[in-house]
Amino acid sequence: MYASELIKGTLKTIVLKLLTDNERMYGYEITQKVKESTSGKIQLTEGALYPTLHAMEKQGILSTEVENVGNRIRKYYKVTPTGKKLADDKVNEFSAFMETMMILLDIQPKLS
Amino acid sequence: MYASELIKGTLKTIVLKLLTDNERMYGYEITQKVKESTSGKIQLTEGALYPTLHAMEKQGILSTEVENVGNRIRKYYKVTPTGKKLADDKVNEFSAFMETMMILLDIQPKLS
DNA sequence: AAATATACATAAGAAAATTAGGTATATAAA
DNA sequence: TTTATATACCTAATTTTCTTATGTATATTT
Repeated sequence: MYASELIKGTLKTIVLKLLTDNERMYGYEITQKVKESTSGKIQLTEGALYPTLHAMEKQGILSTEVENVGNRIRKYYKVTPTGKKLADDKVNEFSAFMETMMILLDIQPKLS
Repeated sequence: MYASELIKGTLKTIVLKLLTDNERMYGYEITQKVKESTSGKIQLTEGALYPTLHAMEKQGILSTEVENVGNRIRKYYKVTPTGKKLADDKVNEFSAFMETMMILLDIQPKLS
C-alpha cells in the first residue's frame, strides 16, 4: 500500500478510466477491480468512493442504472458523453504530470 | 498548470528531493526552482510550502540556518540524516506509485 | 452459528491545500 | 518619483478531500 497522500487526487481519474473501458460498473466492483489490478497496492475506501460517485453523477459526468440482483440493490455507473471527454483529459493530464515529476525527481520509468 | 488535486500529496517529496540535491535552499528559492524546472507547470504556493517546511523542521526532517542578506532575512533549510533516508523512501515510493498508475491507466512513458 | 463477503450509504473528524491577507525591503518601470 | 514588480518571510480562515467509524442488509463460506 502506498502512502495515502500519494493517491490523493487520483480517485476521479481512476474511476473515469475504468468506466470508459468497462461500459458500466458498480461501486463495489470498482474497489475490487482496482485492488486486483494493482495487486492490492491501491485500495479505494468506500468512504471516499461513494461520495465521489454521487458528486460525479450530480455533475453530469456519470449516470446510473439501479438493478436488483437477488434481494440486493446494485447501482451501475456509466460515463456520460461529457464524462468521456473529461476522462480523456484527466488521463492525459496525469500522464503529463508524471513526465514532469520524472524530470523533477530525476527518475526513469521501467521499460517493459 | 496541472489541476491542483494532482499535485496534492507530492509537496514533501518534491521538497526533500530538491534539498538532497542542493545542500541548502530557502523557501522562496524552492518555489522558483520548481517553477523553473517544470516550465511553470508546477507552482508551489507559499501558503502550502511554509507550513510544510515548519512541520518538517519540527519533525526533525529538516534543519534551518537563518542568514541576513542585506536587510532581509533568509531562512535556509537542509535535510537532516533522518531526512535523507526519508527522501530516498519518498522518491522510490513515488516511482513505484507511477508504475502502478501507468498499468492502471494504461499509459506509456515517453522515451527520452 | 459465526465469520466473511457482497453492496449500499452517511457523518464526524483529520489532513492538506487554497485563498487571502499581512509585513517589509529592493529594484525596475512609468 | 511614484508605482509596480520581485524578493522573502509568515499566518489564519475556509475549502476540499480523504480517513475512520458506523449503520443497514443479504449471501456465502467455515
